[in-house]
Amino acid sequence: MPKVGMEPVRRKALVDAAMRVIGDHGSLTVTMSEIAKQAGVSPALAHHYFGSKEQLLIETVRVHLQRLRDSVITALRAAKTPREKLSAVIRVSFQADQFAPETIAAWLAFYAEAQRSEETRRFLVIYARRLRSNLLANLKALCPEEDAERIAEGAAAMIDGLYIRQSLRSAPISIEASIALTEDYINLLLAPLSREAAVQRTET
Amino acid sequence: MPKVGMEPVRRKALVDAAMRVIGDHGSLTVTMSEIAKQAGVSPALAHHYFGSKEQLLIETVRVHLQRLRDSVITALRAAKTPREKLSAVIRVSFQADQFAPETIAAWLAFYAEAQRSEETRRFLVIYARRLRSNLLANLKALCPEEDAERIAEGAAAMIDGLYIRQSLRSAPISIEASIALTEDYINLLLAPLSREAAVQRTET
DNA sequence: TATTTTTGATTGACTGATCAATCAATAAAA
DNA sequence: TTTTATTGATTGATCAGTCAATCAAAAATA
Repeated sequence: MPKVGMEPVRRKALVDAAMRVIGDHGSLTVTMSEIAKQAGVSPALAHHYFGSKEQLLIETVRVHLQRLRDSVITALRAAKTPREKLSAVIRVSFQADQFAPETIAAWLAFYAEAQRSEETRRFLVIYARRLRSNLLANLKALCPEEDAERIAEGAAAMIDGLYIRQSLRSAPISIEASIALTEDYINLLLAPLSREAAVQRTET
Repeated sequence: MPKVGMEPVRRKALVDAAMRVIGDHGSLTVTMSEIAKQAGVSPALAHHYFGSKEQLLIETVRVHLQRLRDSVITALRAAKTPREKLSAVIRVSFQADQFAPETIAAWLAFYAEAQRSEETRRFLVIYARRLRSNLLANLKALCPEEDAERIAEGAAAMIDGLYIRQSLRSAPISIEASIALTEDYINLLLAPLSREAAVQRTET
């Protein structure tokens, strides 16, 4: 049924199919055939639009990272205060769709791929920086910059760690518990620093 | 040079070679040829001793997890108090050899593999449980059990998270900084819960 | 001790399967 | 007619896994 303007439709279908197949399979060692089948087209068409398997996979990372970014932006807009914005960033990280086993499996596979593909690595580095900087920007409004950096580093690590540990599916932690742990961390580290009481502390 | 008793020698050489090749390659999509070459034997011999590539990889995970376990046990023995034991567990997690880029890349690859191989997953689950329980046992001596569980969960996540983030090699964190972040986390959560911890609040 | 037999170690050459990538051909819009 | 979408068939490369053959040490035997 060749109709003009199929390209964007097919590209999206293939990228979505790739994510699903990778998530199910839990690995990037998926075939173009599987992806194409899942997208309801022939393997040859996948090559036609993406040129190579690698390009399709890179595009898949790119698109999904972009979507995650959009979620964060939306959530940040809805939050008013810096403290609310911090919570928003955390909440999005543990969003139901992000926390689904197949999604986690897929991201894990991409992390592994990043060791080999410079382009995949670049995208993931951007994600890691963004997470850290979203936390940092709002923490800076609540405590001295020096402390903000430490806390952002720790919180980002905790978020990624909870995520990774989830991938093993042993003693899975609920979304709420994951959010609570991260919030607790920030609250406790912030508590002694946020007040003006800290202000009178000059550098040691 | 056929001499009797080569089997254990070859097995060890192949397992070590596998870890090295996987670490360099940053992925489990390595060939038996590469591994065998690295070990200085023919691919056929690798098959002779391990039966299949999958078995060799599983054995590789097992052996390296065992080594990590031995390090932890040794470190725990050397530590006296529960608080010292906590520090020991953290220290071993970030040991230089564990924190080397190739080692991290290899573990990441195994995590991804665990999504597909039930046996690999089992080993990693054991590791995750052990980390958590080593932390938990010693935390229990320092605070109420309920809190101990929360803190153990958070600390384990932070350790794994720092580890994973290291794999992207963007803004790498030093071993000392990683240890400090984790120690800080535990100290701060412990502070309001234990008299002893409050006493030994010495540094920031 | 000298000779033969057995056994473990090792490999080169091969096979079968899998898969990414290509391409020529077809069908339907424009 | 030209362009775009689409596929079946095919190719070439890569690899895991197999196997029969070799070689040398060890054990058994004379």
